[in-house]
Amino acid sequence: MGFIGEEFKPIIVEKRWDRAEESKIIESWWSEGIYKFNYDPSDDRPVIVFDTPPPYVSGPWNVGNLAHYMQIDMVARYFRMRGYNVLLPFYADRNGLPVEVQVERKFNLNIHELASTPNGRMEFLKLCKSELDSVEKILVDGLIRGGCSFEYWPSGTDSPEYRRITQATFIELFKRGLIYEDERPVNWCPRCRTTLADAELEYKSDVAKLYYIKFKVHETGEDIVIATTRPELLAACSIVIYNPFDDRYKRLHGLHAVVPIYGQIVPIVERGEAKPEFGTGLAMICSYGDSVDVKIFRDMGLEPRVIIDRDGRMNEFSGFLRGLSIVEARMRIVEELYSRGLIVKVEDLVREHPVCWRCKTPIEFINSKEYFLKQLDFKGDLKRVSQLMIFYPEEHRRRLLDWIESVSTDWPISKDRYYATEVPVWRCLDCGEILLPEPGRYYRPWIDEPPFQQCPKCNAPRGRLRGELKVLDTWFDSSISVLYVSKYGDDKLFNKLFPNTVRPQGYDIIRTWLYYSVLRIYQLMGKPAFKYVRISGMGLDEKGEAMHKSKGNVIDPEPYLKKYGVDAFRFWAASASKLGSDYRFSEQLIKTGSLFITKLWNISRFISSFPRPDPSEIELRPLDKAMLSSLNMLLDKCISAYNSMDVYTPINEIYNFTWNLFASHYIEAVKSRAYNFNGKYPYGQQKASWYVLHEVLSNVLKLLAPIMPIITDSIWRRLYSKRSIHLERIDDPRSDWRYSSKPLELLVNANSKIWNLKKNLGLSLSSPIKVEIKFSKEYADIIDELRDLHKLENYVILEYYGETIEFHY
RNA sequence: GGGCGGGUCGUCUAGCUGGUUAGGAUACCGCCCUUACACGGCGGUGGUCCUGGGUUCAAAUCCCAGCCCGCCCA
Repeated sequence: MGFIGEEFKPIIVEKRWDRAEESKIIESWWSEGIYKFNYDPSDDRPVIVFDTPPPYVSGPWNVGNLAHYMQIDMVARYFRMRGYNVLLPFYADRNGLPVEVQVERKFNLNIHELASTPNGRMEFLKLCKSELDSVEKILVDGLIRGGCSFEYWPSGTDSPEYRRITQATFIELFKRGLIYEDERPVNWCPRCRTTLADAELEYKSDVAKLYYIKFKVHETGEDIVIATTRPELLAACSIVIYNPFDDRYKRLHGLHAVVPIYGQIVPIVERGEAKPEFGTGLAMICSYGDSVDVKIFRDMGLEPRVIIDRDGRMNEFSGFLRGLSIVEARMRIVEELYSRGLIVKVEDLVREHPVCWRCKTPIEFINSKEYFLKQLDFKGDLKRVSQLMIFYPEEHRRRLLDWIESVSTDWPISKDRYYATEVPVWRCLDCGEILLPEPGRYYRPWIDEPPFQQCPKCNAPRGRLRGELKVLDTWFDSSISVLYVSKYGDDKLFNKLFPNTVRPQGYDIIRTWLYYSVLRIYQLMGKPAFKYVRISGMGLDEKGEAMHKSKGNVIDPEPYLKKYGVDAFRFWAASASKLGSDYRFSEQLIKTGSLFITKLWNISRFISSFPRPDPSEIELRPLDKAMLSSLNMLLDKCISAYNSMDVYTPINEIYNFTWNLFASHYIEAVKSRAYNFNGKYPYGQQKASWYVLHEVLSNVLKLLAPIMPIITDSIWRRLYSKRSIHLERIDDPRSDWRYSSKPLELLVNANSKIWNLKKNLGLSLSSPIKVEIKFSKEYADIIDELRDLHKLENYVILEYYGETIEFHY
């Protein structure tokens, strides 16, 4: 009876975990290299590849986006602990407009002027690059600070490695006829001087003036009145419409209208687009006032008369308005109309109009020559492959399908910007032939020598070949991120990585990043882009509002990381909401997380007093078996949730199990047996309690390690191994632990009743109970534990079964 | 105007493939330093499960209508 009366000294001495250890543990992970992906294709572990969202390099993390990357890290850590070879890269999205705007402001320069020469353009790109480099460092440091295990790739979306893949896909798709050049009305931001895809439009509501303007009917000379918010477009008016069910205007059928001021004579036609209740029911159709105009011009094959130039100014076709901005032109023409007595009345009109997502400038429709990627032909296929990917949670698949359904034009993929991947095209000035270089290199046609000796079509000399100045839409780059992370170009590795990809992202970019990725990968590979799609909600502030710099409600994570610790912050990141729903910032939950750290520490401290016995020398009591059985159920729940890339369920289950079942009931009930100071229990039963305590603790630590990697590793290395917990395996539930969990349920029930009794009798929890207590027969299994825990002095086990506990005063 | 999501104790959030005393966190009120933990333990107050119909033996859960909020799109 060697342990009777023995002093038990805990290995863990301190009452509280010292957070100073945090940074040491994080450093050890990197110095030990425990998160390295094994790129050797002969490694036979299953592979999982995360197509991590490359964040745009525009500033430090806020609590919302940091939490999202932490969640991705948690899922990746889980798969590592299940024996997967996990590729979790991190690199930055650096292409596109925002940095250009930032540099433009910072150095107060005019981009379009500066970039009009190759040298100026080069200088501008250098400024952008150094701006991006400094911010990217902050992002990378932030992830490491947050205990994340991403493998940092310094080559972002602006690297030659990435851009050559983007260009190779352009060249391939162009050759296959999926990319074409066309001049057509496009969404145009006059401020950014660039084309916008439909996905890049936002809608803003404001009050506009609705002008009622007199036109004349050419044939009869009678006055008709047309309402419009865009009088400056009169010069571009090509027809006048009314609704076919609008009896007021049937008489105008086949007649013509004379446009005031400009005098052009235009047909009056019936069109369903005309709303009888809007204005007078008559509307003028111009090239181009809005998307309805664009549609009618296209449907009727009308010749557009474009009167707004690419800077948003009126051109020579607008006559006396020439050179004015759109707003100035509107004021000027309204004056003119008034002076001629042509304005009948003016109303205020609340309407929604499209604006540029980046700078909020109202967009115009102008004719522009751009490259387009075919997408209308693929809608059916895209819907089909969208059904082949596994969505977590399932309901967000709907958003993708709805967007595919609503796509109505091909995708304009070229832009007149600079910090982006160049369109890899040269053009023969003599015969107009478009020349595509060999894929595999990164091309900058605006400065590179043409990679051709002469024009292959007309033999014009090299000097007659001109490089394209346009660049590609940044979604054209980011939509092939999955190829980049899967090592496209290295066939052996690619074939292993590409079929096992996860796309983690927020639901806000389903219509852009997810949709474009599915489109591009289908066109290139003929397959669904991903095996799994994990869609998370939006990070919101404590009031439930989106965080915006302009709103001033952006929350910096650093003060909270400092005050409560990384694991506490990650506790919030995991438990703030279930997968797919928006998650609110909550300092309260971070606090709860930090309390949980202390709780775990103290549970471990208690258990660290006892050695971990060999299973062969233990004699399990019914309560021990029930505890192991409950642990089995926890393993089962957590593993299946983690497999669905959900961290919400595991953190809640683990928290509840550890605190409210294991600590409050099991540990309390076996304390006296674990110490066994008076030798009441056989040695095998004493050891059984130690065994169960260690089994539960070690399994809980492992289950929790993906979410709270620091505290779990800290405890693990003290108690169980010199090696990091993150190199351990999370085990499947054990078939030999499928016991009845009933004794534990009875314990919880009895504890609650007896604690209540003590309270009603005014007894402290530590004082003995002299009241006679009768238990039904089930309780016989745990009666020793109950006796010790509550200091029962007078109890009886009844002969019958049932869940009875009776008190006899 | 259309689509999607949501409306559950003061606050935040589970449950919603129908049967739970509607769970948890936090806040609040009592009591307790019980040998891992007072950054703890125990007990308690607190809910028209948005409204109104319907299906059912039974609805927070399914169906219909309406109201409100959010997002996305016209």
